[in-house]
Amino acid sequence: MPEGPDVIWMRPEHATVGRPAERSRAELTSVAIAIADHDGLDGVSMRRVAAELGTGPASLYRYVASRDDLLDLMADSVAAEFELTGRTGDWLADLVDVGRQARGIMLRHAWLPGLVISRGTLGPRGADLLEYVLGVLAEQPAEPITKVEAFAMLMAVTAAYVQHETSAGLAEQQRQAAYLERVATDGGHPQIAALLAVAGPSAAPDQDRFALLLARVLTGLLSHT
Amino acid sequence: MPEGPDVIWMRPEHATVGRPAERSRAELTSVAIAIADHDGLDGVSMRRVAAELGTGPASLYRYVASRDDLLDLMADSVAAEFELTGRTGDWLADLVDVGRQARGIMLRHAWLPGLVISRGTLGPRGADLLEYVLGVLAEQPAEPITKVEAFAMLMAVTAAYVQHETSAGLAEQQRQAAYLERVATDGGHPQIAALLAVAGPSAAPDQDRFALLLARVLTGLLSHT
DNA sequence: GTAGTACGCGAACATCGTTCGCAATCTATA
DNA sequence: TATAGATTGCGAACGATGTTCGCGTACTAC
Repeated sequence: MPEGPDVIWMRPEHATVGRPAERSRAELTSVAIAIADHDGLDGVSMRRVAAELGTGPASLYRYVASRDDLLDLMADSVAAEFELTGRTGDWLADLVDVGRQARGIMLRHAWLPGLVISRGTLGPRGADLLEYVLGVLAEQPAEPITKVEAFAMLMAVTAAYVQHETSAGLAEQQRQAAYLERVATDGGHPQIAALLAVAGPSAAPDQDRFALLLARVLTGLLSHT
Repeated sequence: MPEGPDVIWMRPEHATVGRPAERSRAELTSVAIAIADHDGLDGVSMRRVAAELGTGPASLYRYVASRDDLLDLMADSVAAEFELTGRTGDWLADLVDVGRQARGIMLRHAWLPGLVISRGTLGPRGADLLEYVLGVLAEQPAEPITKVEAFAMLMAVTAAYVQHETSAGLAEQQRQAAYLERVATDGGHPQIAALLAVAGPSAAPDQDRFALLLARVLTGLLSHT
């Protein structure tokens, strides 16, 4: 039984004996990513992936122990889009750049934030990223645990920001706004009312805005106090 | 058709005419919360809630348009556990206290972080909370949008922290650790290797640790720069 | 009384993740 | 070259899910 208590990256992809596999984890992953890019994570069903691959649903379980495994593969796969080069020597600038890249990747794959937050699994690519961030922070006089927390927060904050960003114009957010406006007119929430009166349509969240936010969070986390 | 494009709190709970309802949204909500507290969010199926209520699954749709609506009700319901009193005049202290309470609520209801992050919907209780936070920040010389971002980050960071906290001892996290250790021994990740060599078992995340983290994040976000 | 309306809910539909069993196809060994 | 062993491919099925339909029931308003 290939059922080990391990994470998927600890299991060998193919056995050396027996009938050779006709497909690969990478194939499943890229198909799943393509589907998710078009139709969201909910579109990624085992049946759909299998159909797109031209096989039956049961075949996928030769490559993956569960759907969650496939999701882990997806998340780690797009982490390859990071370009971990060009350290400037300024740790803050380098970390903000990592966040900028992460935001870019998440905007390109709108399903990523949900995965990053719900399951924090690190694959090979994720490990490379963590290694890079720790390298950037090597000279920084902070406790190791703090640095790991900074990494986690970098990802979590970015994911939360992008998720808020991508659902901005959607119907979901507009219902929210509609309800908040009704709350504002109810009289019991003067601060919210004042907020809506001033803001009008919410300001477009752009690149600089995010970079500033991230820089502030990271400074708060890692500056020697 | 009660199918409106509105969020659930904009739809009247019961009509004034016709056969009166035998149950209430609050009843569904409290049953769903009890289930989620015991068996997690996945345990909250329409069938299970209905069974616990002594009815058929179809009956629930007289009170709720979808399962997601029920989840929204749950999230807003536990937001009533906040005690929004005792403003000290120190905005940072007050906000950290809000975070502390949020963490307490999320520890009590381990399913909350997932909801807070994935769907950021604000109900009546959520609006009260936002109103309170905006009130705390009234004197603070920051742009309104920044204050809303601070509120969102306060919630997101707390949720991410608690989620990382509650899955600490679980099998899931241990698989992670096992894989990271293998990565460390592979030789290509010296920083990670150094980290694991020093840290040993991860330090227990306690109250003070979280408060410090939150204070740093909030200071970074809201301090006049 | 009568009309109108909303509720209760059994039954069913579509879809989902996953498992089982066996035929097919490969490597390793003799 | 035959045989043994191991793994893959996958049709069929299981159990569970969210949701819809239709109809009988129970109420309010007139």
